[in-house]
Amino acid sequence: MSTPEGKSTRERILAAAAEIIAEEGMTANLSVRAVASRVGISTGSLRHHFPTQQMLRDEVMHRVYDWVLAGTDIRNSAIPARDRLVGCLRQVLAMAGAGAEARTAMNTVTTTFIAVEQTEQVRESYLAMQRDGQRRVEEWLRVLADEGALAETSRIPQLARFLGTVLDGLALERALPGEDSLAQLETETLYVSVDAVLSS
Amino acid sequence: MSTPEGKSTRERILAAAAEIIAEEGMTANLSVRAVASRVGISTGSLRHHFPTQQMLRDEVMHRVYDWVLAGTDIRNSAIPARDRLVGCLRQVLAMAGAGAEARTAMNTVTTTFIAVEQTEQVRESYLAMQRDGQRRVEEWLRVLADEGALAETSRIPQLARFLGTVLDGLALERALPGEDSLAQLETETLYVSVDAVLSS
DNA sequence: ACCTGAACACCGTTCAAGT
DNA sequence: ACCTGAACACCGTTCAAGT
Repeated sequence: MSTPEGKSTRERILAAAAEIIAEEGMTANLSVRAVASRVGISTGSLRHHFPTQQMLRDEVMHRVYDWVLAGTDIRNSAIPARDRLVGCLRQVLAMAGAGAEARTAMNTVTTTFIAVEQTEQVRESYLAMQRDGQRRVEEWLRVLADEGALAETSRIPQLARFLGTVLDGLALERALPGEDSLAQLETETLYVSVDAVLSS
Repeated sequence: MSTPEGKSTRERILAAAAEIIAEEGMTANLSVRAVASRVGISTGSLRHHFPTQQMLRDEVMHRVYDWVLAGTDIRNSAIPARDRLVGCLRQVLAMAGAGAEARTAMNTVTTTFIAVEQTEQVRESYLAMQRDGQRRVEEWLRVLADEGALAETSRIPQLARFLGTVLDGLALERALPGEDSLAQLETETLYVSVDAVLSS
């Protein structure tokens, strides 16, 4: 894949896309021509490495998530399935921060995706992130399904979405003024959610 | 606004957009040319009534939500308990608005409670709202418990909080850029949540 | 005020042609 | 296999011109 001189074209494309995001923010315009011209290749060449623009955006967002999210131990069978899943969800939630940090994070979300003109590129950059998060939760559920801890594999997409919504709600509540025992209430809600998924 | 012969052009545009959605589903195209040609007007005329395509889409979605939403009574035993609870939760969710309205609402929440100094007064005024919502959900659960649709009455506070978190998540997701089939995904998540509560 | 339709500046994708 | 660049079929928006 890689040439002696350096990165493969594929990697240079991803690097250029990451550059654009770094410069213009998460809502950056990752159009074929913008990325291709930055790499110094043609649109056709970009299409050769990423058959659709969606595939490029998804791959970029996947790496951003990988970079932010540390490895989660969903496969550690020494721990009960429900505790493992709660632990993984908690790691996602950790990105929301706590206290003032949580408020800053939610403010960023608002100013980036909500309090702006809802252009196609704002929408697409958010959806790429959203899909990546969804896919990650789905992977966790599939691991647990393989173990037999989760029966209805056909409902995995819906269940993952449900868990994603719970995480969105908890992240918002971390930013809002809260009761003092927030951590405990969070834990209870996470277990109610996870039990709902595992017993479905 | 309306001509003697029938609907105003503005209404005919909205009707045409609704027609396209009815035919092609929530993922319908709703492009300027698609809507304009169905109405039988020019793109310029459409632009005159809806300065941006976003404004058209927001208005269409607002009407779709209004149409989907119906009043539900928690004590109406003609309807299954789970459907009644979902209906009530949906009414709460209706306050979050849809489209641009949902974004404005979430923006207000952010500027009022998150992006401000966390004084005792800010905290108290939010918690008053929060407790009110929580109490309302708890009352619904108590009604269902009296019917025998919910067994563990001692967990009602936790379960109500869980449902509140789901609603917070759904409200946030309404403000964030969303998939086209948001209404359906919302319904699925609400039923997963309600079933988790009623079978606990 | 309401409407027309051409024009503009984008977009993603396809494809014959090169190396 | 990798790359080029023109071409195609879209998109939303603007605007001089009509009624």
